[in-house]
Amino acid sequence: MGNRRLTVREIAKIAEVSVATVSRVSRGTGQVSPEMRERVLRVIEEHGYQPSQMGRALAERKHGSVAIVFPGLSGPYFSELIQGFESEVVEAGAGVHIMATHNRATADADVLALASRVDGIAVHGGTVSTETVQQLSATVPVVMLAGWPLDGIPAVRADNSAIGKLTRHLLVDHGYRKLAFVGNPGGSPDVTERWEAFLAAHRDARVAAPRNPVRLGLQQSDGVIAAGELLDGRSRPRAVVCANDETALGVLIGALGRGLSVPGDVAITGFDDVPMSSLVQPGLTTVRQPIRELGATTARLLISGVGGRGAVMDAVLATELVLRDSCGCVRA
Amino acid sequence: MGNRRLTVREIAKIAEVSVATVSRVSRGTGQVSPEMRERVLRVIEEHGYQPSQMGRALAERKHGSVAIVFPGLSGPYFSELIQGFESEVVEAGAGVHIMATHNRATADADVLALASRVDGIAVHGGTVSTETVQQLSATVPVVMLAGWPLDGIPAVRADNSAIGKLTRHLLVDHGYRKLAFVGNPGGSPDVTERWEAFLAAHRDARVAAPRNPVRLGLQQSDGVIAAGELLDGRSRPRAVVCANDETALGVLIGALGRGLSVPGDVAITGFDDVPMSSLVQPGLTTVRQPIRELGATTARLLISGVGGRGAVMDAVLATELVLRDSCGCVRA
DNA sequence: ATGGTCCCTGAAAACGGTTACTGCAACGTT
DNA sequence: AACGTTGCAGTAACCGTTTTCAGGGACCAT
Repeated sequence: MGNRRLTVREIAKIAEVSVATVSRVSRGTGQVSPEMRERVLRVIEEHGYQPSQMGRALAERKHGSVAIVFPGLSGPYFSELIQGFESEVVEAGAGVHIMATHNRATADADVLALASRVDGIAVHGGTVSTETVQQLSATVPVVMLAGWPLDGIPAVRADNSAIGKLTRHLLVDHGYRKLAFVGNPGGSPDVTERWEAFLAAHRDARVAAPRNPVRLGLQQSDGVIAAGELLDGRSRPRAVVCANDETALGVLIGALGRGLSVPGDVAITGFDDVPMSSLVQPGLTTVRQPIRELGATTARLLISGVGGRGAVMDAVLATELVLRDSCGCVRA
Repeated sequence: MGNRRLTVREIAKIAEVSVATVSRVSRGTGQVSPEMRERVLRVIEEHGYQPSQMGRALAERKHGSVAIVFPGLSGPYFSELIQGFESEVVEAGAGVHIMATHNRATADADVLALASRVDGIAVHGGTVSTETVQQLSATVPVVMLAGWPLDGIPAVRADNSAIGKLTRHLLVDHGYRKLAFVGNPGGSPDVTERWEAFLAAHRDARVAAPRNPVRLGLQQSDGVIAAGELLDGRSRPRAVVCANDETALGVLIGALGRGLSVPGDVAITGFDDVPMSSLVQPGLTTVRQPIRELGATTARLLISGVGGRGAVMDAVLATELVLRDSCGCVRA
């Protein structure tokens, strides 16, 4: 394993041609006579020659790969997002770099260092500071994924306002009065917007909104914790609006585990419409966002080159309210 | 955005030193006098200079990143696996390339092409053909992840034999006679070994095993389909052994949705012990494998260099039987 | 003073590709 | 027959680093 790979010059020597010809044949550019092409192709085939990406990168002054930065791989949302991104990038013949920031102290520095490895970086909202993103974009094209566009930095995101429609549905159509919100608005742009849409819907319906959200993360386990905080006391909310499906499913498990009826005792809603949401009993009312498309669109933007004249600077993808049983609606 | 980055030579010119000195300072090697170091450091700081990875890669003859190849990002297993891999690689200061093969026709060729981009590749079992892996290892270090070691190619995997213990538990301790197996043994080495351990346990207990497994994929939706195939007919099995937790959870949902009692009417078991398995009602009996560790171990092997004298050639990680309610055991 | 170490620094040669430029046939035109 | 095209192949420069090697001071011991 790990035999030294042959170089253009060696292939050229073997085929008794110049390196220029080998290069032309291997990348299919320029004029090469049929017999030359044939000869070189045979040698390439025979020795399994593949041009080294590092030499090529240097000559072409591009790495041939792009990166995606996200908080961590927990749950179906990020899986789907990255799938969408990855597929699109591989399709375009480029490489995919990933980096999860978790809550590493060195996250910002690590992301900055990434800039010297790739041709473009997609940064998921809520992973690194705005200053870092600005700094980053000084050396490499950047796209904000599920975040707000910045000066010269385009964004790809979903329309979070649908959670306003959802809240309105709970308040007006179902007549619920006491709602709770699970999610940390400071954690990411998405959650900020969802919390604000939740508040706005309360104002529109002239119903008092909760003073504070239940500030927790976006994982299922956070939902289970939220259930503990919300459902045990006497002042249980009539409906729990969760920032995403994962937490909603956690709350659902917590509610059912306490012997509560959903939606009879408490209604629960989510955001994303992950596969599990249509499988659980009762089906989860949620907002569908095109997660895969978010990733794919981001990839396309990054690859086609950011910031050209007339380039997309803010792609807001449509979302859709999905009514199932958990809000109190009965399926047809 | 995208300002041209400065090169060593430019930095050298500005700081009025040679490129060699800049390089020595920026990477902290060799002897440099304090005042020189100070001067260069200031210029580097001032202009935000970062050595280009492509120049560096060429000079050092290593890309500084490794890749992981897997079928797709569906479900918690792959998320966890990749997290483990990614964390370890980033820790070591290298970059992480990913590639999902899905069932692309070009998968083998794509993986082969990866070899010119990275210093090492972890290939998940069941993604590309053995010949491709062999070919790959001729040019770049390879580690099989959740697969069998090949000549000169080390493997990192979990001990699948625990599913034999599990099967024995169902046959002997619970006395179930009619078992079914959900999973496609041809799909991946892991499933092959689990099916074989399942069969071996039947032989040991002198109980007739099912002739065929229910050949389906490893996603939750496959479990839901399996439930349809297994639970509707008259000859319903007493217990369903699934190749992983995802499908087990799908079967569980299908069973509960049909009004069947689990484990009363049908027992269900999985493999992996994903977080969800301890949250569902009833809790899922399964085999715990250290998924994150698998990824991390693979990364370490890849980074420390494959195939040196005395290097690990086959790391089999321990697994553990986790008895919960879904097999018929009552929790203490 | 002389020679020998030690430190530092810089010039230049890699590393593996791509490509602008040059040169040379062969061919067609007047 | 002289000349301009055209098509194809090769030479060499370049991409941005790292690193070997050599040279030049400063210092010390004789």
